Amino acid sequence: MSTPLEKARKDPESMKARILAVARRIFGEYGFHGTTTRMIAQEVGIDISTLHYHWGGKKDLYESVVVDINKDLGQELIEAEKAIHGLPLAERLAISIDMMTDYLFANPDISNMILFRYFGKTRYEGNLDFSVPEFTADIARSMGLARDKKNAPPETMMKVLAVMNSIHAFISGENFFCPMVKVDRERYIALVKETLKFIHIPAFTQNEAK
Amino acid sequence: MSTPLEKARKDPESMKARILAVARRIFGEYGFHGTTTRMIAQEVGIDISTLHYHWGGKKDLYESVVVDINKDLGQELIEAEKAIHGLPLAERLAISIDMMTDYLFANPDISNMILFRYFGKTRYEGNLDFSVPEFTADIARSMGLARDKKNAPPETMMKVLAVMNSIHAFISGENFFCPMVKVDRERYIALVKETLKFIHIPAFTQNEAK
DNA sequence: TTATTTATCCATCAAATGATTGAATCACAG
DNA sequence: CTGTGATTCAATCATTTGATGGATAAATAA
Repeated sequence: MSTPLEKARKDPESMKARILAVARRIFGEYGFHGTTTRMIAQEVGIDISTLHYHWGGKKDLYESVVVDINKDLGQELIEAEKAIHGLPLAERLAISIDMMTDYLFANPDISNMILFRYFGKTRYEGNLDFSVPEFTADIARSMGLARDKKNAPPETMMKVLAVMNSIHAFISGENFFCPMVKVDRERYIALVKETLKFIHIPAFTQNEAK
Repeated sequence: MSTPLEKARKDPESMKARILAVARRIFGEYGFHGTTTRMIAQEVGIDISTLHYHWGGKKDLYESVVVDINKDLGQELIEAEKAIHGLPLAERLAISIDMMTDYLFANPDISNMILFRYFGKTRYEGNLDFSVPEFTADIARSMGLARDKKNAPPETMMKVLAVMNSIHAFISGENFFCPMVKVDRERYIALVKETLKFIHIPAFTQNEAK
């Protein structure tokens, strides 16, 4: 038994997968209400009825995108956790920031979609959600800020959120910030990493010293 | 000569002003495409044609909201600058964070609208913009990070952006983060201030020491 | 009062948009 | 080849949504 989403993830050439990939990008750029099924279909190069044939309705497609992104992000967080295992906090932070920044710049849909969910409301009765709370607790534990994922105090959760948010903001805001600071994309990415480390590492390491 | 917006700002009881206030909130919550003129009209308790009578079209109203918010935010930044004038950097940061957090929690439309503009695209050819670049350069100078507003290097701009973004994110994400960390609104606001200071003050003060 | 401007609402339009139907096409097992 | 199911598309529908016109009422001027 495999859901439509699982099929699409296995065969990236399939029509299902092509639609899903475009939907991720467009939903991320324009949000749920700013995206029309026609925009997605046109980008894929198919008729809207074909889109409906594969994914049902707009909401179904949107929810599949959410699940898809949850899986990708969860997997990348596991990768990051492996890479930093056993290292001191400052290095854990630096490596995590580098990894997550590179990954999210390569997959900006993820940051886009998550920020839309944080900050905007949708006009339909959807109860599907991103796994951000679980991820956040996981990161807190992985960073050594909480004993276990059940037990992260609000202060710790907030600190982790601050780090994650600042990454997403720079990724998703590239189109706005890049011309604003007058640098090209490559330089911007380097600046993001540099700035994130400048901001976050002192906070956590200074407190560790105490 | 006074524009419709100026009239509305002078008399908050006027129909123009009531519509504008509701539009700020709803555009901030649902974004441009997620908001319908009917939603706004219904919230105000009037017919859509009355809304069009006062503000023209949806885009006109939206752009008036942007200008309105720019004015409010610009004025508050001037207030903040007065309050921190002459103090050492750590205090300037702490006071600014407290002031801006209180102000934006009282006016979440501002953070909402700005974040929508950062992270999302709109499907219409609008060239109106928020004054974020100017504000950012102003803050850089006011914080003593740049000699003058013309001369803020990219690194400095990025740092200021990081601070502003983290404030907006916690304001605008209240509905998401508050239940996530399982605290009530009052405690959440306190946590936001605490977290922002924890994150940002060490970064800037440590570097100052060098 | 009367006339004129301002403001509001009801009814309606035209375009956009999510969705469906049914015919045509394709893939491929038998 | 033939038939069967899967896939795609053109045409169309129903609803939503931005917008307008005209009637009505309220405020204001004369």
